[in-house]
Amino acid sequence: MSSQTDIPRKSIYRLSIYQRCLERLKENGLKTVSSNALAKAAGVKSTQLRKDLAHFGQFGTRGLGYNVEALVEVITGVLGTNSLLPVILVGVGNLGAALLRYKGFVKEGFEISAAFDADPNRAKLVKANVPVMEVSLMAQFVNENNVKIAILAVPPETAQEVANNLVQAGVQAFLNFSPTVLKTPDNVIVNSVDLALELEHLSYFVK
Amino acid sequence: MSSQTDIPRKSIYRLSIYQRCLERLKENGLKTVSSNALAKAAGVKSTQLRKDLAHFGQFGTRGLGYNVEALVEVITGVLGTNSLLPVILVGVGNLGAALLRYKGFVKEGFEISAAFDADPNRAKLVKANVPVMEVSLMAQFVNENNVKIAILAVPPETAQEVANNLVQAGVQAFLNFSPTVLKTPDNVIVNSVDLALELEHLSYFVK
DNA sequence: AGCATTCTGTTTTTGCATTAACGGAATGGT
DNA sequence: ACCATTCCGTTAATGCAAAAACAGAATGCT
Repeated sequence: MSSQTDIPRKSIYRLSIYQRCLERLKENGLKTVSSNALAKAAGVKSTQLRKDLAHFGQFGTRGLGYNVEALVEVITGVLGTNSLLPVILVGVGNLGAALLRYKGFVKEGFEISAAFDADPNRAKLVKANVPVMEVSLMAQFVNENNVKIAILAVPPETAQEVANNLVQAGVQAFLNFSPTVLKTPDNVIVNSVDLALELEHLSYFVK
Repeated sequence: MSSQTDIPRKSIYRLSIYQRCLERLKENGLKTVSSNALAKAAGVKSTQLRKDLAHFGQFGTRGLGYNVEALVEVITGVLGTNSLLPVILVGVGNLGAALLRYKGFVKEGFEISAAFDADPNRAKLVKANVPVMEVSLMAQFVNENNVKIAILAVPPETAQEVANNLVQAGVQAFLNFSPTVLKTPDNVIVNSVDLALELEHLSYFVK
């Protein structure tokens, strides 16, 4: 019955992409869009788009297409009121510091509510409009602010340990930039982005 | 016949992960490793690991496992001499600038040989041990240095145009950080990393 | 030497996501 | 009013990756 678990993770993923495309269409004044056109913009086949949406109900009208604004709201509803969720960042090295300043998060409705680092000096060094605290204060902050999502940008050696602490404190989802395979309980979701790996991957395909 | 194209892209992906794990085992002085142990470290099933390797030959000895050092060399060979390939970065905004300074690339044997930005002022502003040039010089640089891989960190509005120019100049692979769906010829490979999307994706799963 | 154990490489099976095919609903033109 | 066209939602078929099952090779122990 469309429980959170029996919908393919990839479909959820594409939902975000569709939303992006819809926002852009909306800016351009489009009122309706066909599955074909939207799919093309999102880089997928139209059948896949329709199937993805079918998991949640039926929103289009045959012969016409989808109402752009209505579909945006549907998808927003499905993905959740993400902009209200507090997110923390752990590890303010050169990558972490960059993520703190990254405008892309804010643009998509996210905001990092606090950052942590093991090195107290670094905490002071980084100038950002977000409090950067010592890592020992992390668990308490997670508890008090009901933080469920954490961005991990710590060195690989300490990543697992930090993750363990966060899980224990109540974090349920990670965006992990540390080049490590995180071991977490099944109810915790990990999304890993390994920059060097992505680059290495490419080199196989160039001739 | 193990042509470059008929091996699953995901297998190639995992190869890089295996390599990481092997390097770590090597540092710890391990000489041999079983498919079970290595798979566990990489976060996959042992059958999958063996199947991945099977695409390229047979490297283990039954009853014993794999020779760590030998397997590292095999994988390095398969993935190619990536460290020698020149990589450029286009777009030196706050994310691009961070990638320029990111130690993780160097650590894995990559080195960005040049960076480009449309804004000449920004080119001067960023201090890095890499030349930051005006974007008009890009095509020539790509040609002269036989650049095949480009990291894209430009605003989404200009991403497609920049990509087109790069493809025409001879780039065959992209690591794309712009939140856009890039349209490229089939022989060009695109690896997209959409940071905001990854974060948004997580919010669906937290309750 | 023989047997049990470990562990790889391959085959077979399973499961799932993508693609294709189809039927029906809405629209617009004649 | 009818027909052709557009286009959604669903069901059926395809394709492929992951998992399981199995057979054979190497090792170590008794």
